[in-house]
Amino acid sequence: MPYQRVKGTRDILPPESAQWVYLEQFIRDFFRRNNYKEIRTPAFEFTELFVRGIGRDTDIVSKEMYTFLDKGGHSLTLKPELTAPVIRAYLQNDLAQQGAVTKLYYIDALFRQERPQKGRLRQFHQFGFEIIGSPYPEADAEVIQTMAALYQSLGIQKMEIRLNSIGSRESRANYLTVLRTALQPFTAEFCPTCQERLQKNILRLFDCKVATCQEILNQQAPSILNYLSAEDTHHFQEVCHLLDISQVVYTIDTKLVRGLDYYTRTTFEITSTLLGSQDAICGGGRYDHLVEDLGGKPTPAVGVASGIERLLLVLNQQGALSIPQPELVYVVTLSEEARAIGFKLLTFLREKGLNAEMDFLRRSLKAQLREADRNQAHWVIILGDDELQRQAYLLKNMRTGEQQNLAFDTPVNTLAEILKRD
RNA sequence: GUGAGUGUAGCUCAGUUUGGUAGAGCGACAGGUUGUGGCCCUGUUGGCCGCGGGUUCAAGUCCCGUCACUCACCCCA
Repeated sequence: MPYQRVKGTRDILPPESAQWVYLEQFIRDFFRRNNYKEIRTPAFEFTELFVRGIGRDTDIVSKEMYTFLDKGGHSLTLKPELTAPVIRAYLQNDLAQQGAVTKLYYIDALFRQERPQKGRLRQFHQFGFEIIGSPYPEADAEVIQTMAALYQSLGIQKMEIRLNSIGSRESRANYLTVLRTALQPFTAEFCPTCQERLQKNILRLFDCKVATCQEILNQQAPSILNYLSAEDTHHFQEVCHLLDISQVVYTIDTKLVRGLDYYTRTTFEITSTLLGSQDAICGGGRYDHLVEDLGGKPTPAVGVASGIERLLLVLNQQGALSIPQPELVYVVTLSEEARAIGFKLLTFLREKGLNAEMDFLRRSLKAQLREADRNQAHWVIILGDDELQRQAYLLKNMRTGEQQNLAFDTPVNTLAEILKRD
């Protein structure tokens, strides 16, 4: 094997590639109907954008980025996340001028140097969308409701929406102090990783899967919802209310804390039991300071990103992806003269919008019919010596086995009509 | 970065315990039918047994190393 794929990358081959095309088209149609516009940003950005945007101490920035120096000595990074580049583009192109609220969606490839596992790759793909400019709960609720609606219309069956508020930066700082104090006495009882998290990033404790750690948290950790400011609480209640009246089913999970520094107030994710250990198909939330952190005017925003590989895993688990193929007409030719006539016929049929194919290996009739069958051809047009004699195509319906003759001088329109009938 | 599991035909996998001529199913190709697909029957094709070293008369099998893949941890979509 002379060359191999880089670890954590994948070739997307037929027939799987058809699923990708289907899903991408589905997403674009969906957003067109929901008045979001597509944005495409470059594959790489200046490293500093991610350091500022995502946070120096996050795992993404501290150990997962593909960073390199270009020939000018600039540090560049393959994008590991899409919100920061979108906000960069929003600021650089002054999209705020075009309206009070900006609604954008994207479908893109991302890169993170992690150990691959089920539902996690080094090059992976997300689609997502952002509402930039609104501080109000309607925006939060729309993001959640819209993503849920998209999944639903895609046919995702079992999903769980988990919702939380991590408050404003002030509320959160306050809560962290309380949390640290509350858990201090139990330091020794936590698992080794949690003891580390206790020091470095105490919110991450909530992610721990060890039963004893969860036990302590359940009994000792105060809920963040009790430490939100009045405004935070009101905002969260409004979001919940809007979801309730639009009949979006969710559960409040006070342990849901997201890993990127920029989140404020609303955080949520949607999980599926059909995935492995990495069970989130999307995650998002509000980020009211990112725009100003990246040098813009204070601008509230909220958004979400969904993993395309994970979505496809779920859809395939459900067996929900049946992608209709256009009917195929297979032209069988059995001599040099027939091949020329058949080739010309192909181009006519294609001009009439038919999916037409012929054999390029000059094989036997039997082999060509087998190939037509493998391709699930509806019709076969046979062109051999007999047909040249008679000056007529032999049309065979592969579903019924019925055959009929059709004179060469039959108008192509008439021929196309017959082939388009069931 | 850590741990566990797995690498044998295009694909799915036996064979490894106890060293002795590399197998099956599916697929592909062909014949049965000199112009008729699918079903059936027959045949053919197809392997540096991941790679390197060691032990041995002899290694797919035992030992050491290495690489890759998978799942999990960390964290995230």
